[in-house]
Amino acid sequence: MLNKKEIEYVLLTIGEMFPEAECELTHSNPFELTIAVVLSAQATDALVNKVTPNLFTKYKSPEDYIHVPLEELENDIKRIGLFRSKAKNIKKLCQSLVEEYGGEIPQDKSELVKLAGVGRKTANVVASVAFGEPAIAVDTHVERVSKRLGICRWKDTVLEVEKTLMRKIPMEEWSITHHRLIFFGRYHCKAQSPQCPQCPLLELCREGKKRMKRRGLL
DNA sequence: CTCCCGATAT
DNA sequence: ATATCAGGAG
Repeated sequence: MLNKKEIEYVLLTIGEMFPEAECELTHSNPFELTIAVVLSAQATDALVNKVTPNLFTKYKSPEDYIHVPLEELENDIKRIGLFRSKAKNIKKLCQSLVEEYGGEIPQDKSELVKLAGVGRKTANVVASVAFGEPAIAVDTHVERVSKRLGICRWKDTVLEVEKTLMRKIPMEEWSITHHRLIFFGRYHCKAQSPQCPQCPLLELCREGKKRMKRRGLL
């Protein structure tokens, strides 16, 4: 496990690598962002961004999703994976928005997670990106990077990872750091081919060194 | 825990 | 061919 100074060094370094890290899901309001994040489960942002322009042109409001047959919505998002459950969730989500939230996305995380298809991670993204609340959404990248670097333990659940990050990172930096961790994971510390040989954090990364030795590079 | 699932990288 | 992708519901 990294100590306090090492964690500070990690935050500084990824800050230099990805100073402008931000949400890469294209959206122009909280409602579109919520739909995009629901769609992004087990799919790349790039793919979601290919589908949403047409989707957001056709569906402007929760009512638009409610008034279309399920099969038609499924077809509109088919290119993204898990399309049947996502289509069903989006229709339920929009139903709740109209019936219980006046057609608007709620700002409170405890309300967000009540929406169909919205779990803790999605709620954190919406609260943080759409409403500027401090939050750390632990997705596949944040989890992998945190475990590889030794910010948390390998056996930690995603909830434990989130708590650890909130404890070790100043609250004012939660949102930007969260996005930098994602960029670091997405473009550098990648799942399949991590760029260990050219990583500025290799010296303090146990997993990185282990990988390098395994390949005879260290 | 399993299931959902097409697109893309390796 | 297989692993992975801004996970969540049952």
